[in-house]
Amino acid sequence: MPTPSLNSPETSGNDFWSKVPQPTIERLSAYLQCVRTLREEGEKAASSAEIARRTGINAAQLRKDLSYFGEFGTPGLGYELEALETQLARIMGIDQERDVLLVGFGNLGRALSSYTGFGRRGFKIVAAFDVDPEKIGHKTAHFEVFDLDKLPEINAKLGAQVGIVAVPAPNAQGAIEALANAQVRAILNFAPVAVKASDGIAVRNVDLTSQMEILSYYLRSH
Amino acid sequence: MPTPSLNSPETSGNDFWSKVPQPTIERLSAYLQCVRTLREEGEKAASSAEIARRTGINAAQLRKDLSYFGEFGTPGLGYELEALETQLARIMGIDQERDVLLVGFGNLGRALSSYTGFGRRGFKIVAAFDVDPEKIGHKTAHFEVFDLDKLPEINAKLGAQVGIVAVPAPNAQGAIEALANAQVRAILNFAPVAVKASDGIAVRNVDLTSQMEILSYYLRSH
DNA sequence: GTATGTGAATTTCTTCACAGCA
DNA sequence: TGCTGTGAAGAAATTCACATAC
Repeated sequence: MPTPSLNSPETSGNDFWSKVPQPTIERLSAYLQCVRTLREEGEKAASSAEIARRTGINAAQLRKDLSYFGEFGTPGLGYELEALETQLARIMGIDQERDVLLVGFGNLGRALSSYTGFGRRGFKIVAAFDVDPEKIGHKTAHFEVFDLDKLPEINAKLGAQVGIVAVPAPNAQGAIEALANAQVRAILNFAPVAVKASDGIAVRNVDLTSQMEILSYYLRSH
Repeated sequence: MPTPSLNSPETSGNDFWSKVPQPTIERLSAYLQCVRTLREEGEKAASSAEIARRTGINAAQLRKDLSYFGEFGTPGLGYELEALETQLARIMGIDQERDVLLVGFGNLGRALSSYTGFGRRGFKIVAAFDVDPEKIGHKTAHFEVFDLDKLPEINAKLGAQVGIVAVPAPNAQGAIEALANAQVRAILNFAPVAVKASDGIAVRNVDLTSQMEILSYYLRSH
């Protein structure tokens, strides 16, 4: 029985990494961010307590999270930040550039494509796809908008492994399947629907409306 | 000791709702989405098994989640969808319109302001704020962009309780504090930093880069 | 003295399994 | 019969607390 939790990509198969709790993985990114900030402030090292204070995550939790991947600290001293950043980047797999396909070039798609944060972290949109003839053929500084039908053909050359889905809800399942067929293995889905992806494809849902609804719950509940 | 988890707003105080697990709240929104879709397809009722199948969430989980709030089903029949939708909307507090303040009118802020999904769910952006004189004074169909300094003054009239932060990372903490001082009690933060908010203010972080990094982890790990 | 890494204890969340109702 | 609602069991994640290392 599948039953993936809301944002838990099915990492099918039992590999070395599969002992790592899902929440740990989501926190690693927060640690990395914190370490980068500390380094920008000129710090050379920090204790788990310091990182804990800054991220709002328990210090023991941080140490345990890191312990799934190795021993990166020095007792009595803490963590050497440059080394820790390198290790975290390696663990997260962001020690390399990743090409990204964008499906959907409406408001949200365009906004995402001009969002500089992705590029700064090594995620580069190399092609966009849409079904609207008005949009097809449009060129930005870094990529062109193609007909969605051309996706498999074009990615056969590009070989991108990451996709972003920014299409209306009814088209999302189709977009996911198109990406899956084109060998994309990780997808960030902005469409507000539950989508099904075959095993071995990681999908993360970023449903902005849902986030608002969750906030709304907290407004109501106290 | 505070230690809020990554996206767990501190609902300070012990109230009736505080027995509800955090993950339950995040799933309610998914159920609601599913129920809406089923109704659009003309269904009148559905079993927990059917909703489970569609959302990818375990059926027992769904029943238990709902049970925190009451008994909404009929043994032998399932859930009457219209009633369930009403109840879920009430539970989530989206049975009313919510005014929203947008802080940051750069690329992301503009994209969010033209995102129709919020409006469709009853979240209405009523004012935007920025520090850039180029942007201040700009008017859209539904709101105007004001100087960030004017936020408290303007919200004294508007009385919005929800805010969206779409500013660069270094400005995020300031934006959160400005909102908090203006009586905003729930904030959706898009800036990629750990921000601190006082007790009683719910903050949800939507860090797009972090989402990509998490996907990247899955690419690497199998 | 200080701070890590980790087994054990605890807490939280999920799933099972079934009594009870339509 | 079919499906809900829920106590109890089980699994997972978090936190404690301390032996160990610098």
